[in-house]
Amino acid sequence: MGELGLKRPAEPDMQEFIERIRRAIALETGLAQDEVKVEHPRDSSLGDFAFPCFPLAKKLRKAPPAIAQDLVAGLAIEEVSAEAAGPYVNFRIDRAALARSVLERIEAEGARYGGSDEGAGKTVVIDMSSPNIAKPMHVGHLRSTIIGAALQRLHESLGYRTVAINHIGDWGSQFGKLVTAVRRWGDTVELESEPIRSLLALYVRYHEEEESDPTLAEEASLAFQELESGEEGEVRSIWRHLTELSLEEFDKIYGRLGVTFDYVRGEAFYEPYLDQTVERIRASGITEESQGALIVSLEEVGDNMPPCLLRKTDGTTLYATRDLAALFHRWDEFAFDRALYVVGSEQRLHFRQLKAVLTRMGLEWEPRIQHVDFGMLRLPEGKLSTRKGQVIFLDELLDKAVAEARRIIAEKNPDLGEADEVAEQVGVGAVVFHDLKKERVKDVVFEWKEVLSFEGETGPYVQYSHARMASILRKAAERAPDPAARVDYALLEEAAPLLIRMGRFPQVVRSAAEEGEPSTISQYLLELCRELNSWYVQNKVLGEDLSLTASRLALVRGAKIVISNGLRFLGVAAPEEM
RNA sequence: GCACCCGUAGCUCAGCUGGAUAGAGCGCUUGCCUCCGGAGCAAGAGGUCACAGGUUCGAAUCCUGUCGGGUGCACCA
Repeated sequence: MGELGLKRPAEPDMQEFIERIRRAIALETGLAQDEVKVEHPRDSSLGDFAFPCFPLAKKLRKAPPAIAQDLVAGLAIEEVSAEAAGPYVNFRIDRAALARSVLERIEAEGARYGGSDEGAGKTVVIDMSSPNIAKPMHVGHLRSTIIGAALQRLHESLGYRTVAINHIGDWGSQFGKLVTAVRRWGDTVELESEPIRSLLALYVRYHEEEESDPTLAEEASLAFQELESGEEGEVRSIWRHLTELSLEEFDKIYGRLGVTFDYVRGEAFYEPYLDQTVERIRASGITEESQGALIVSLEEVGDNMPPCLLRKTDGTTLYATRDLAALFHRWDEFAFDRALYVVGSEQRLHFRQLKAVLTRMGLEWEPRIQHVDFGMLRLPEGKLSTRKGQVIFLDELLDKAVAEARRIIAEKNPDLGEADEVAEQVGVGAVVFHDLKKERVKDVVFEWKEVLSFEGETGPYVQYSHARMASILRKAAERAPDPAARVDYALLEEAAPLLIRMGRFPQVVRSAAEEGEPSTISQYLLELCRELNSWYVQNKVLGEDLSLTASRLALVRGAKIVISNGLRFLGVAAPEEM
């Protein structure tokens, strides 16, 4: 501890209060300390933490309410009071001690609050975003990108070394088609100024004309063969150019979303490793020939799991082969402690198969691989389909959200400086928060009305709560400083539920990273802001009583830090004004 | 056909991994700006937690089955 600059204040943090309670209960009941489950009461007015006595009833042959009574009589915990309430023992941290421990820790850690050093020395590799070259990024690509980026930031804050890899789709027979289309009609479109839209138009045209012109398919097939041969000819140079054009376009969106990668490695990158990958698996003795193809049978690993194909009848490799090559390459290079694949849940079977292959190979690091899957996004009229024109392009979505934010600023806060910059933060924030709000696995139907809503459980609501706190702090700074103003933590009694929630933040961060579930953070922020806003309307911060003002300002500063840290994890900006 | 995921208020979702009276937002009804930002706050109406069994002192949560929706299943990625 402390080696990474994360100094803990001398005060106990909230976890320490919980440990004190559990230790005392363990001592009194004879339970092992990790058997003692402390939870939050239904109603925060009952207490801060609760211990249900039911499990002890059988062992002690006593009714739970009686156990609770006896337990309370025997407990003496520093700065924590206990009270029996029916079958529960409710615990209340001393108000001043609670406020001091939570606020001083937040103050001390600042932007690092929520993090820890538990991941120090460990590496997590995150496979994320992975758009296809020559196709526009649409709303469907958003989820992998921002879930991955959130997990990247969460793990970083926990001290992990993170390696974010954008596994772009830059290989496959469709590139033969694309090169052919560019050669034939490339000069008819605005390839340089509107590269991706143009490529999409070429792709569509190719498919239309292929039906009446069989020479196209032939040319495309030859082009892909040339590409695969590694020959540095015209085909490869066109392919390379297309890749560069696409990446430039993608970078614009990544920039707006605040997403960065450590490596951009397409499938092409792993091409040279395919043969050795197949050899590596074959050497472990689990491959077999079946119907002319090279496969790994997986029936015994999972119920009825279909086999994994490594080589087709014609000797060429498949998607699974390339993914295995990428996996081995990453293992060899990073020796990761975790490898997260942020990929849609339609690929569940694929990843179960990859893991099953590793299991059959007897590789003990198989459990480190986790498919962070997410539900499918569809439009009200059905599935996304680029070819059918049923798509919403990501840049258009962001533009529309920003325009809406700009409109609302003009309406509600016309004097705001930097309005365009703030509109970008609020608009993009609304889109990102909306997508990270729900549990990953749930499918989402894209509704403009909901994405462009800035009220209720939305990103702008959280940003607004933050901006209000910032506003109070600005006003406070304008006042003449008074040396007599002393923080008195005992004056924050009514804010106890809020403080408990703020103190829980580090656990929320850890759980979000562990589960690969950014929505944990979003939900936490919504609850925190609801509680904070409720407190805010009832308790005036800047008042006559100097000590009260100073104490409440400390709370406001702490709340602002927590919100801002939480939003940062999600990739949502926290403007000071909006 | 087989496998995996999902089913909670009219709609969109939480529910801290088995605990106290199942909570929010949107929409609807009603209040609150001489007061730190009304993108807000407070209140009301709205529930057979898909259904049926089971385990348990206790089930929205775990198990089995049924129904409904989604996704995937040998030479695409």
